[in-house]
Amino acid sequence: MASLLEGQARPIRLADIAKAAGVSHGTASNVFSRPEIVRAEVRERVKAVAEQMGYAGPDPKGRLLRAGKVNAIGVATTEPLSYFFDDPFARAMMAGISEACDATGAGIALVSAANQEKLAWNIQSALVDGFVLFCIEGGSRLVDLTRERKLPFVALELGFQDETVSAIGVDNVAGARLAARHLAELGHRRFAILSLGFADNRTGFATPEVVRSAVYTGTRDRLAGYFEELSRFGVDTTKIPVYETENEERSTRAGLEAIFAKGEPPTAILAMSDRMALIAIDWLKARGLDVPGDVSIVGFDGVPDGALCIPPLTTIAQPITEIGRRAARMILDHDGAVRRETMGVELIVRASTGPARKG
Amino acid sequence: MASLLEGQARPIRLADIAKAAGVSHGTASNVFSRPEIVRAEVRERVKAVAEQMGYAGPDPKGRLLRAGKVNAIGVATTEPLSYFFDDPFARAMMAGISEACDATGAGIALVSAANQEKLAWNIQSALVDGFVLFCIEGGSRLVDLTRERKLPFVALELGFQDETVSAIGVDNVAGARLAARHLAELGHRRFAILSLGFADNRTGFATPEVVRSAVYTGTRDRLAGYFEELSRFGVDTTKIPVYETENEERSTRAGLEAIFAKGEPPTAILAMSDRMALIAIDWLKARGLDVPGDVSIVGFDGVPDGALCIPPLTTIAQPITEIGRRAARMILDHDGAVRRETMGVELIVRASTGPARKG
DNA sequence: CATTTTTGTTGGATCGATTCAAATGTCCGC
DNA sequence: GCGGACATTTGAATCGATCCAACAAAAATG
Repeated sequence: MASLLEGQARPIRLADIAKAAGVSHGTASNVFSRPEIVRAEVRERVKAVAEQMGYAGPDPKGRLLRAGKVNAIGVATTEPLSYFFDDPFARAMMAGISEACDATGAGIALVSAANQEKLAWNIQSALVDGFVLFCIEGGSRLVDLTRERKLPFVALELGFQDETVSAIGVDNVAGARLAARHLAELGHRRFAILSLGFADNRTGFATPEVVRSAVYTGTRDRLAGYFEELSRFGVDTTKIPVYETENEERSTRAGLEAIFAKGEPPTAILAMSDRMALIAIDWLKARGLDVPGDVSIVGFDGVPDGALCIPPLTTIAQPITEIGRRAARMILDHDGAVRRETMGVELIVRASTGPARKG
Repeated sequence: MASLLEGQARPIRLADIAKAAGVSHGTASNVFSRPEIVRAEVRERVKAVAEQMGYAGPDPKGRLLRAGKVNAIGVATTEPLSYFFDDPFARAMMAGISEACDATGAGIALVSAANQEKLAWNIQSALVDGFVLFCIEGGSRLVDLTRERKLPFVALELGFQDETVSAIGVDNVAGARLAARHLAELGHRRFAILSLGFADNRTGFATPEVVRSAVYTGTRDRLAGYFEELSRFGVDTTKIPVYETENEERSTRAGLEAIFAKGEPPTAILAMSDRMALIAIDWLKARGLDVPGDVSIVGFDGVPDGALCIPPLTTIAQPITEIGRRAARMILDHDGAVRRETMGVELIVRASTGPARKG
């Protein structure tokens, strides 16, 4: 019965309480937001009325409009929402973002720009003070979309030359060189590269033209780093197969098939992400190849899972969590300036790499 | 120069556009929200003016107040925000929630009630249409806090007798019996139980009084299930050590120390969560005990990680992702009714359990 | 007792949009 | 030339709060 009535009634507003308690709405507001400036007697009376009428407290919707600040940051990607909980890289990043938000009491809103439909709670309608953008793929679209909102935002992975957008990323060239040198010094001379995309939705072997016209400079830089370093060891980089994948299972496996179908199989694989590297280890083991006995492999990213697989993955570690922390802080302490930060990377040698087999 | 001016100027409102374009705000609003009812010529003019003035489009803050619906659900816990990305149980749950939200285009707002401070973007101020509550610990506080908001919410784990709150959980008694029977049938007769808390912030051996006055009925039900089933096999359940932990590393290890410090060590451990079970496996291995040779162990939850550890964990699996999916849908399709759903559980036998050693 | 200070309360303005009943205009047929 | 049907546009009301200048009453001061 009560529930039936409740269902019908429209929610109680602060103004209703004020009227019922015989005070102005100004005073009623103060009772909730600055109780100390209201006379105790009045305060208690208003509170009592509110309690009795079942008032839920000032509605954040109204408060928001006045205050202007949501006190939450949006984290956006072009992937489905589950990406944030599945992908180890995303998770490490989110750990850093969470930490910064916890510290300041800010909330986190997860936004997926995967769904193009009208109804979607997407970048245009998210109630946030700013965005952290996961620019793994389709990064430019994400940036363009976000720019429209005219809110502060920071791109993760500085995959754009565009110096007008704030970004945090790593030194991709240096990281790639580290990986390449490590393998070269172990004596490897026959390589294959599992590459991230150079532009939207491409997979397959990358020709020099594709590389030259790369949209994603992060990918281009890593490739450049690999090639530069290998050249110094006298490797003919034009002979190295570079297979572009979508950083997931299917296309990575297809890439491995293609690479090992060619004449001379590589003794070392450079993977541009740990995810691909882990898939590769799996694929190689299933094929009866020993890692690192037959094939050595170096990943890129330094996700926690890399330490747990068998064999543990040698990789180029980014300070993922620290990047997340900084990105969040950039939004939370936003001062209007454009900031571009480049973080260092580190070679972590584990057991997925070993000396090249003689002969 | 331009940026200096821009910095000073307050953001452009729809009303500014309307004035500049020489139309009413009503029409200006329609240009953005229902463009088809505006004459093409006017529409284009207004759009042009908006573009030229650098209007970011209708501000969601204003729109929200009018519309009433945020189109986002809040997911709350008493843990820090990083819990959502670290904990395997939470992640599996979030996968289901994500899926339901993706399907309807709703957003997800992560809310932590860990921080008691005023400034926190917490349950009281979250801009959401409803809440999904992770009632792992301190569940009652979370429910009480949320009730105040007078928004729809659903509790995960039906750890309350309170029939007035919507909840989704599993049949804890049945699950616990399954676990106990499995071990008993393998011939085990000496048990120890790693228990979740019976009330806030307790750890240590649980006395019958503690159990009797349990606040968390989920824990109580699991224990009841273990005891019921073991009694049927003639085990004296009063002799079984029940150690209460906080479902994390430190207290779980302390529990194991305490259990194995006692006279006769158990040959089988019943853990009320996979997390504890995994920690236990680790602890046992480090102590030189073989799992399942020396000690068998059954977990509870069925988190994905359980399949990957060594040895793979025998456990009582909940349909975690499905629970998440349903919980989210309960909020998204909320109709005012209170719903309480009990999902089935399943015994998954892997390699962490084996026959009891003779003698 | 008059004057200043302190303390508490008031009510209008504001935040930025959407909605809808009413007004306006246009076109058509008779 | 008039009435009706239809397409557009208008502008006031509304959503639910906070802020602040002005005011009133009580307390402190000379």
